Amino acid sequence: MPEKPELDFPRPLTTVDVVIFAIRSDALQVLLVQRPRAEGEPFPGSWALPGGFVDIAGDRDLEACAARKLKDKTGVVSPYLEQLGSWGSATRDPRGWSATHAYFALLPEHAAGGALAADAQWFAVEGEKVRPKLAFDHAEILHAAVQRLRSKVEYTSLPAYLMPPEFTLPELQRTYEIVLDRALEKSAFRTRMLAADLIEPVARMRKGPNRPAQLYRLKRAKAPVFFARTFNPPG
Amino acid sequence: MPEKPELDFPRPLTTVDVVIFAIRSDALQVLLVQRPRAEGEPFPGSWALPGGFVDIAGDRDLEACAARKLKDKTGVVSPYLEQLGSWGSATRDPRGWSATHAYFALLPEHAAGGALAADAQWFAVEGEKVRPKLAFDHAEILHAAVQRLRSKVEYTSLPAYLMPPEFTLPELQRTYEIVLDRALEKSAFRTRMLAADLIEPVARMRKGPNRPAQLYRLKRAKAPVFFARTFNPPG
DNA sequence: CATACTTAGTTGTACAGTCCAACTATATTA
DNA sequence: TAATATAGTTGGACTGTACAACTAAGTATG
Repeated sequence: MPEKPELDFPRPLTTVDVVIFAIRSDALQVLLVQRPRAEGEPFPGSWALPGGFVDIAGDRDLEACAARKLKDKTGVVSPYLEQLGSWGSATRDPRGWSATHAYFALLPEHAAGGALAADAQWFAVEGEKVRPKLAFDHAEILHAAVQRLRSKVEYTSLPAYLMPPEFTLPELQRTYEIVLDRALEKSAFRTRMLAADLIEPVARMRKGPNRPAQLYRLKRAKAPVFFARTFNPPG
Repeated sequence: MPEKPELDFPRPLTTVDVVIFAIRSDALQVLLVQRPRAEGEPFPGSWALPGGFVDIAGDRDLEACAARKLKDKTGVVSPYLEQLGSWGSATRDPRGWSATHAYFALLPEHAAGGALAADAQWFAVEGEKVRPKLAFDHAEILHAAVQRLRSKVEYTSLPAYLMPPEFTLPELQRTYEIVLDRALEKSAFRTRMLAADLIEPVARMRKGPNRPAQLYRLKRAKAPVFFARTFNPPG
């Protein structure tokens, strides 16, 4: 019973990892970084989630640490960032008992192409996995992140944070469909999206191979909107 | 950029805290412990969430650590236990940069009366707070736990884990109402509960000041069931 | 012992939102 | 000018909730 803590109580290694999602090339993608090959590094050369040790001198708190790591790898300053959970055990890092605080971030496509770090690269999410074998327990964390994303997409407006500043309703629906990997009903989608009061029409229209499409933008900044019902699969 | 970690990288203090809920005396209550008054202890005598340092020698992982702390304070071995999130910053603990992994647990009333630790005591949750001023940032963690509980109750079967092994539908509804702090519609509640396929009738009936009430029990072990819709407030 | 009361559980109607398919409208392309 | 593709609308079928009225059965009261 460590109810009499000492400051010398052995401390786990503490890291923060960020699962960064974006829609690129009509697919859900996640940003991975390649582990350094320096001596003493675990999983040299493996792909891993962006992250690393908490800097107790520089990081004010966990979220600031996650935002810093995100900015280091992508240049993006303030996307949607949500805490995912934490993973800690004696065995997940060969260097000893370690705990990571995992976050997940959503980037709009236009922001995802920017100032990528040299060791970073986008990978398509296939099912709930990614092609390369990931370092540490990062496959498990990614799995949880995809599940959380998919589950929240069912009843919130989260995918709106994957969109550019202005977008059409069909574009938004396509984003939902990519994340859910499932077709959605056009008119029900429209009704619910407008009822959710999250997006508002802007004056301009987008011209395409069809009639002019109304452009929308996000109304609020950060709060995902909850729907009354989940999306039921058509058919 | 701590991409070249050293094992000597300064580590935050790492703790696990557990928000333990139960329905007692027809109210939502939470278990708190009184901080020791020993020298060097922060917040001496204050009430706090049960928790403490991770024992990297004894704890296999974070959840095992949370379960251990829960058992220490309540004697209960395997109730519903879910990760809530983590809180870490330079300022939340006067001893230095610290991060806590917070869990929340649901105890059935009959288990909540058991082998309480000497320093532990139940407090009613009023609104999203508790009467005494809590140590550290535990008021914020409690707030998050109550919100998570209330929000999940809207669309899952979580409150079933606050029930004794066998219970009637009206008793289950009362538990929902206590957690939500709102009256629910009898027939809609019944329909949804039965449709959720989470509980099953047992042969026996409970006699009361009314007609015999059908007893039910949980069907599955740990998975909360999601409802298609939230409970809409009557009126 | 009869009656009133209380609560468990059912029934039926109104209503809201989704599913689905068919329809209209308009820009692009041939 | 006509065919085509996509944006967006409309209306009927269906599902599940809200709400209130109802039935049933045990308890309390005189």
